[in-house]
Amino acid sequence: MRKVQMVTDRELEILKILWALGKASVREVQDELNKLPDTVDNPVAYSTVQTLLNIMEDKKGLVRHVVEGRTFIYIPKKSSDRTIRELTKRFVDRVFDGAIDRMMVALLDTKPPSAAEFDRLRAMIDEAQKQADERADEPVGSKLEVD
Amino acid sequence: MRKVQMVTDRELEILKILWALGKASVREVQDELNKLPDTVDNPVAYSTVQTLLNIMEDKKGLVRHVVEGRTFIYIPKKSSDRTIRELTKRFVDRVFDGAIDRMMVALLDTKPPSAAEFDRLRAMIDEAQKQADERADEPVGSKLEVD
DNA sequence: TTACGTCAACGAGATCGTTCGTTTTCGAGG
DNA sequence: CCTCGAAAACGAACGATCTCGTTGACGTAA
Repeated sequence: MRKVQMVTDRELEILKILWALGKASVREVQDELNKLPDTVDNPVAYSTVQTLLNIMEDKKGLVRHVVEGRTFIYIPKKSSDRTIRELTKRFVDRVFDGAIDRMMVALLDTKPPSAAEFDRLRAMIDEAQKQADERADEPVGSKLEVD
Repeated sequence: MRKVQMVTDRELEILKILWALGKASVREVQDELNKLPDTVDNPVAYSTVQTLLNIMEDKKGLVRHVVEGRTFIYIPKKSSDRTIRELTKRFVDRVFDGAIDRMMVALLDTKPPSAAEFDRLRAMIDEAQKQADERADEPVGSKLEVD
């Protein structure tokens, strides 16, 4: 069987809306979707959104729903951070065979940052390293379980 | 009509082989493909590779072919660097709405780098900035064509 | 009670990605 | 010339993605 995409393009758009709103009905998702620049000329039908949300719930477990009155309210099951981290990992594996540094190079190549952005980048790296160090310090007696 | 993927998963695998070999026949691509860890249990048929290469040439312009004797030799039309840069841009746009710094954060989150890797990262950034500066210095009379 | 509007439920179709089997072509060796 | 083997050409299938139209249920207002 073919490889099933964890999150497809349309599904990601819907997830972004759910992350922004916290939760939403089919109608609300449809409205938000049709505000997007790509869809203003090409509105998406109600039943389309409905079908997508069904699939995202039943087949992929990306969302769940609660019933509120007579309408379904959909809620994302995974956080934006976690989902995006997983998507990023898949991409790095697929394109760069997991080599994060090569991905960095491509990223810096994509749009050369300004001087200020370079500084912010360095700050980000310092911060990431500081956190990595903290994580590496404490485990004196808890080193037994390595995840 | 549905959005057509610039480079699909299988096509990317094939492109990687062509980049590594420079050029290759259908048979060679098939052989290399079936050496991959994911395909050893699941070999790909000759005609499958043939169809893919056809599409990659006719519909997508990713490769071209020359005839050598009676066999087609396929050659990638775009460099690995350029293609990967385009793929990366698409991904950043799709997932991060173009925000490269957020992509960086996700990347650093994906697999916390070691101290040595942090250093290499900083060196990379320095290098990228130096090149950016050089590009910004010289353009006294050559600023007319920006490509 | 009847009509109306909204919602979930179905069924279905178009295109794409991926996969092959089969047929045709064609050059080399007997 | 005939056969054999390898390569290209062709047609076809299946699941996945994305898209709707239609139908039936249900609550509300007239």
